[in-house]
This record gives sequence, structure tokens and C-alpha cells, in this order.
Amino acid sequence: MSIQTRRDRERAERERLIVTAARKLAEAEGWDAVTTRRLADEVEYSQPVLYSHFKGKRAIMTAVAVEGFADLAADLRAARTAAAGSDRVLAEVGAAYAGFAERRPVLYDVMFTQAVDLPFATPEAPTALQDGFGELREALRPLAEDDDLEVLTETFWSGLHGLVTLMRHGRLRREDHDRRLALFISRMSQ
Amino acid sequence: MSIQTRRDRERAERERLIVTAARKLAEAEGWDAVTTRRLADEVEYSQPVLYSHFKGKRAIMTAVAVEGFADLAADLRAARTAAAGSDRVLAEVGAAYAGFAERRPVLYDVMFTQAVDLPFATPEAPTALQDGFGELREALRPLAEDDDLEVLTETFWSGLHGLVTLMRHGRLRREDHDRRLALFISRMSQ
DNA sequence: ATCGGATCGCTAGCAGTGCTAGGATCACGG
DNA sequence: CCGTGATCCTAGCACTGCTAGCGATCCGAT
Repeated sequence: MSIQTRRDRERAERERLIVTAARKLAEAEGWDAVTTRRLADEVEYSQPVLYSHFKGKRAIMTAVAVEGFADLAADLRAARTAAAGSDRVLAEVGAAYAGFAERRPVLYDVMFTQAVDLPFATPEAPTALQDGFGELREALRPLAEDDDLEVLTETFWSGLHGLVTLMRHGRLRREDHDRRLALFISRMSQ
Repeated sequence: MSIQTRRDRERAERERLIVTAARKLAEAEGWDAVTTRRLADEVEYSQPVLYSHFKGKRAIMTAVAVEGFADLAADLRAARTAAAGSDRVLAEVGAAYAGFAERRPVLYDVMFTQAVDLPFATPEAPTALQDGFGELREALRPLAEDDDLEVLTETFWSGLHGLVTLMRHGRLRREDHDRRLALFISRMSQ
């Protein structure tokens, strides 16, 4: 193996180090604590190295968001494949989605409100995003009827997103979360 | 009238001036353009005056958000009272909500993602918020059945919020917006 | 009419932000 | 062993929200 490949490997490792450090720091102290100085300090390099890997701070956050989408997709897949009766699939997947947002609020935040420049609903969207959307689509396929499956999936996703977002921001009474979720799922199932 | 009252009146006018200037500036150039310096320049006062009226920049944004909630409530009320058949009410109100978010994205932004410290779902929430929520509740009352009306309203609201938020952030195909809205309303109507 | 006092709004500055230009340092190839 | 090129750091820029402290202004009492 050439020297160049070793360098490339080290570069790739350092890039991952930056992303995971940003994620850990954010999950520990919130995104406000993730400044370029603090992050550089955390990875034990100087600030400018960050910019040799990423175009800017937002690009780092976007990288964290992509990781988040991969995690979310994995959670949804697990819930879908583990669901007992086929009529329970939607409820399980919905609960998994809401659970993800609740367990990892900081991650959900960067995925949906901070890293807004991520390409979506287009072929060049990261596969992690398409996977997650695909899980929702499969969970909904039995319910599609004559509705367009794609439209139904987007609508279902929107409902879940609204529920978790408004609750996270303190706009809904927390104690009724499960009832709202159950009501939404039941009505969406016709 | 005493001098004090005149001063109080002038203070109140200037406070309104600040809020409307912030709103106009944001709607014209986005919230990134609303810096304290720029805003002070716009109202033709120095920076510190802003802080004699508001605790900080976020408080100014919150004031703009409250104005936004009043506007939204007015839109919803107009849609609800103008709806022809009683089975059209929900569709009209939903369309009004989505239309508001589409027509005033910057305002909707500050209401739901920037000014997160606004009290909600509690008695001390500004009346504008309670009015808006009340409009949704009245639109849904005929559909409540044995579901708790409050829970149903929160769920409906969440769905609308998710639809407009994800679309605004480019996560949903714009051309299917009306179909998603129609699907959501029809399923929520049982 | 004039003066004392309190209010008011300004200038100047602080600490911290994202980002970058420039040079020093180090490892490599000849 | 030396020149060369990549690598990474120090220092600094322009900007942010916010505040201390002073100067002017206007009011009320003498």
C-alpha cells in the first residue's frame, strides 16, 4: 500500500472523528455548545483542520444529520420486521418513529430543523434518507387502497413529524402523547 | 393627561415600531438579516434602546411571533365562519392553515421554530394562541365522537404542522401538496 | 428664570462567533 | 543531504448579541 493510501485513510478517520465528536458534544450539551473552537478542541486539532474536511460548520452538522437518518432508518426497519400481526405494523413503526425523536431530541433537531440544506425527495438524496422513507412506505403499503402510496407515505410521515415536533417544543400536553399517536394511527388506517 | 402618560404612550409606540420593523425586515430579507444593529438602524435609534424595551433579541422575535399567531387565528376564524356546508369546514380551515404557512413562511418560522420559549398549552399562553387553537377545536367539534376533542384537535394541528413544515424545508414534493392535504383531511374525518 | 435631579439615549467596548490568510514545520523524493 | 510540497497552527478579520458608563435633555421646584 502506498503512502498516499495511508494518508487518505488517516484523513477519513479524522473526518469521522470530527463528526462523532460533534454528535457527542451536541447530545451532551446541545448544539449551542458546538462551536468550531470547542469542536476543534475536542478532536485535539486546530480550527482550520475542520475546514479542510468540511465547507463549514453547517456541513459538519449535515454529516451528523445523515448519521441520524441512518439510525432512524434502522429503528424503523427493526420495528417493522418485528411487528407481530400485520395490522400492528403501522402502530409499531409509528411508535418507533416517535420513540426515536423522544430519545434523541438533539439528533432529530439537526435532521429536521438545522440541516435544512440536505437534498430530499430527489434521487441524489443520501441513501439513509431513502431507506427511512422506504420503511414507512412498506408499513403503509397494505393500507394504500386507491390512494397513491407515495402521497400516503408523505402524509403519514408529516403527521408523525408534526406530533413529535410540537411536543418537543412544548406546544402539546405531554401526558396525552400516546393518545394522540393512537388516534392518528387509527384514523390513518381508515 | 400627565406627562407620564405621554411618555408611556410614546414608549408603547416605539415598542410597536420595533416589533413591526423586525417583522418587516424579516419578511423582506429573512431572519438572518435581523441583527440588533440593523434593527436599531431601521428604527433610527441606537442598539441599547432595544434592550430597554426587550430583554434580548429573542424577546423581540417572540413579540413578532405573537403577532403572527393573532394573524393566523384571524385567518382560521374567517375560513371557519365562511365555510359553506358544515362538512366543508374542516377542509377550509385546513386549507387556511396551510395557506398561511405558505404565504408567510418567515412568520410561520418564528412562530414554530425560532420562538420556542413561548408558553403553550397552559393558561398563561397569549390569547392569540388560545384563539387559534380554539378555531381548530370548533372546526373539529362535530367530528369528535367519543374521542377527546382536545386530543383530536392537537392531533389535527400536528398533522397540518407536519405537512407545512416538511414541505417548506423541501422534504416533500411540492406538486403533491394538495393531494396530501386532501388525504389527511379525509382520513381525519373518518 | 434658574437650578437640581432624574431620565433618557448615545458612544464605545466586551466576549464570543464562523471563517481564513499566512507562515512555520514536518515528511517525503531525488 | 537537501529542496519541495503537503500539513497544520497562530493570528486575525468581520461580525454577532449585549452592556457599562457618560452627556445631554427635559421636568419640577424654588
